[in-house]
Amino acid sequence: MKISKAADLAGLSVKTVRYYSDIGLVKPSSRNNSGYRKYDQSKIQSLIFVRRAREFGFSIQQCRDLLDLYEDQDRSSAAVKRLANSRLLEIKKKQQELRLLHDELFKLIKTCKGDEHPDCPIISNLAMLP
Amino acid sequence: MKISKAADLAGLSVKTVRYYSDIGLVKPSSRNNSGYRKYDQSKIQSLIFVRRAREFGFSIQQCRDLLDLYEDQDRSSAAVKRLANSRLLEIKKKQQELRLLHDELFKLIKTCKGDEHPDCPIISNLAMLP
DNA sequence: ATAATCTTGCCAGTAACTGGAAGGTCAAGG
DNA sequence: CCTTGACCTTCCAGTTACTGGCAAGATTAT
Repeated sequence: MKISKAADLAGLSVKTVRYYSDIGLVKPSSRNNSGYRKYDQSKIQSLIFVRRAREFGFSIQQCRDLLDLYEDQDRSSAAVKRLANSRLLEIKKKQQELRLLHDELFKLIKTCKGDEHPDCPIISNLAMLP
Repeated sequence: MKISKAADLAGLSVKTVRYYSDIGLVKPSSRNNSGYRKYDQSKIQSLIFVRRAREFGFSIQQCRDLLDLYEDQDRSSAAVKRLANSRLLEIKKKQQELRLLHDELFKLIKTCKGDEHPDCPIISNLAMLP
């Protein structure tokens, strides 16, 4: 299967699949005589796996680690769970940050009249004026 | 005031202040004979303003727009509020994404035994197996 | 005078792609 | 048989907002 079919089936762009090939994340199963990348069913599966992991926000490196576990029939589910938990922690941390940002910004916006006058608590706050 | 003092007062790194100078976000008020950047009090204020805006997650372009309003004595608070609201929307959108990710990942993790066996609902889900 | 500390500009690297250019390959139609 | 168009290849550049490193020049301290 050539790259565009593989990309289609995996739900990725050709560019992305080629990129994954370049960085050695998911290499094509072979190349034909003229250098075209060929993907077999198992490589399509790997591409799908990576796409899903990326959708969960796993970094490329984390995807590498997950992929290793995916391909390792002797993995322990504990190892997978560890990775997933560390991603969950990242998410929670980001959520906490966003909560703080949201609340502070929301408060500021509430107190801003939003009219034609220049006085603006948002500006004052950003400028750290009294 | 030279760059390292300015950076200190603004709570930024020298590198960052120089970067802001390079991209024309906050230019030094002048240069001395040997080309050293000089920052006066109002430029320090601008740097602080940008730092705060960045802490709120405003992009550099948004900081540019905010800075324009900050420096415009004839601004309308409505214009500021518009920018702040668009940032608030971005935050909310991100929060929504993270909520979905969190919940889905959390569910997966809960169902994973996390033992020495290879069977793992996390892997199965990522691979989109039945 | 000299050593230590600044400062300058410039180039490269980060993450994870995306876009584009220049050129090779292949199936279908005239 | 040849050409057209769709596909494929590699390579380079750009994205965001910095950060690190280098060599050379300026300033400050001893």
